Amino acid sequence: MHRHWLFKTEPDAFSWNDLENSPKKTTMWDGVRNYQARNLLRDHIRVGDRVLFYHSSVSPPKVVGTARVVMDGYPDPTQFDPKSKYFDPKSDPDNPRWFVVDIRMEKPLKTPVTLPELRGAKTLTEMKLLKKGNRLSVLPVSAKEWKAILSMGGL
DNA sequence: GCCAACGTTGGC
DNA sequence: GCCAACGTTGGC
Repeated sequence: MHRHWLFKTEPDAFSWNDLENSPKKTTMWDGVRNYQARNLLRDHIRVGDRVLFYHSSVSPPKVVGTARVVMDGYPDPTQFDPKSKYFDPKSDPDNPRWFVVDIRMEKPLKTPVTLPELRGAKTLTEMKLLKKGNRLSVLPVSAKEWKAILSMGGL
């Protein structure tokens, strides 16, 4: 039984179009530096799980497509790279602090689903993304929410 | 650009 | 272990 997640990204940093242009339309989801999100990447997100790709910090924020997890969690190499903006000198290679998964583009929504639309959907009132104060960049999505959002997006 | 709502750090 | 100060996220 595969599960569902939502990954946020600022399109200025990495967009749906960037994913499309990546080799094999696949990318390493690097740079997550939050422990709750790390725990999900390391311990809970598995190959075959499905991902809603969400553009944040744009107007309006929106879900633009779906992706598939194609590699289980493994240590984020950028934490050990002094030239990377994600370098973490306190991370021990024998006990890495930060993890990534790989995702591959699946399908764009026929029409992106905006944050106001999500807020307006009666079936989505419990969605974690919509909870006040939520700042996680990796969030669980229920099967019901997944279906509803794809339907709103014309899939 | 503002600022609420976080999460993290470090002194004690 | 507490919590003030600070930094970040992300909607608006």
